[in-house]
Amino acid sequence: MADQLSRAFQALADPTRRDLVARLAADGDASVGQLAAPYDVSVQAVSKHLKVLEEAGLVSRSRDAQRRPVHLEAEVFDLMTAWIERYRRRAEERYTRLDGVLAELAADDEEEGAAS
Amino acid sequence: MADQLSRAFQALADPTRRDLVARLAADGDASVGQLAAPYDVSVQAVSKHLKVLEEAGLVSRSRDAQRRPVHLEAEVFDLMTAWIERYRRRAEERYTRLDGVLAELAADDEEEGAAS
DNA sequence: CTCTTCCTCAACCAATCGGTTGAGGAGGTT
DNA sequence: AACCTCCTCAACCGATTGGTTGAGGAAGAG
Repeated sequence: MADQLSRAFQALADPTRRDLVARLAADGDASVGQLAAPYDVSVQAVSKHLKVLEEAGLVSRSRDAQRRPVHLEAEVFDLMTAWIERYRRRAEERYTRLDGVLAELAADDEEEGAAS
Repeated sequence: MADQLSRAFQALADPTRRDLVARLAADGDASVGQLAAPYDVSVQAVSKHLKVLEEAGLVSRSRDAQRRPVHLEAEVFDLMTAWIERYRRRAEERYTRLDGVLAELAADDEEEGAAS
């Protein structure tokens, strides 16, 4: 799990972390304490979740006295969308348009040719 | 990790699984053996990866004699894009447009008001 | 200075993950 | 029937994850 895309998908695979992102998008920057309040886990656990989001580049943190305000970063979201869209579109083309069917027929011919 | 979105993000967090998706999009349906060939892990391991993708709804499998052809499904990709786009857009709005700045100023006022 | 608040780090534990090997079922061929 | 191919399941192992508690650093308030 080295690359950025893997870290980003991994980060959003957790419902709590997705909820943190949702609330940051809705309410803007927030401190760790504010973010942890609605959950019934320790503040340390939320701090860990935020670290995962930060290492994935989905979030950044600045400093404001004792606070460490958490800030949503849009860039890596773009990367993820780009990756998904690329293959979703190809999948749709392949299986809903005519040349998808033609490609399948060609594959069948190839198999039968190899078998005989 | 119960819900579909979590499973989907989790599935794509692995580079090998993303590569499987990429190859299915590029070449169309394929058997487990064909998919496993380029990797230096066992066929069983690839079968496990495919099971993860299948349980995430990103892939489906039919039957063709001994083969279990793997087929890419576009639907859940749409779900993921929808989720990401929703919050990416809000993040951009919030931090690049004027009312983002205004909201920040309002938040600052609120803090100072509470402190005094 | 002391005290309090906000947060992170370290150590630990149970559960899950990602791989392995071995066994075996489903299906086709001879 | 016997045999081969393709694939999955089960058991196991080491590494990682997601949570806990306890200790402590950084920054302001009294």
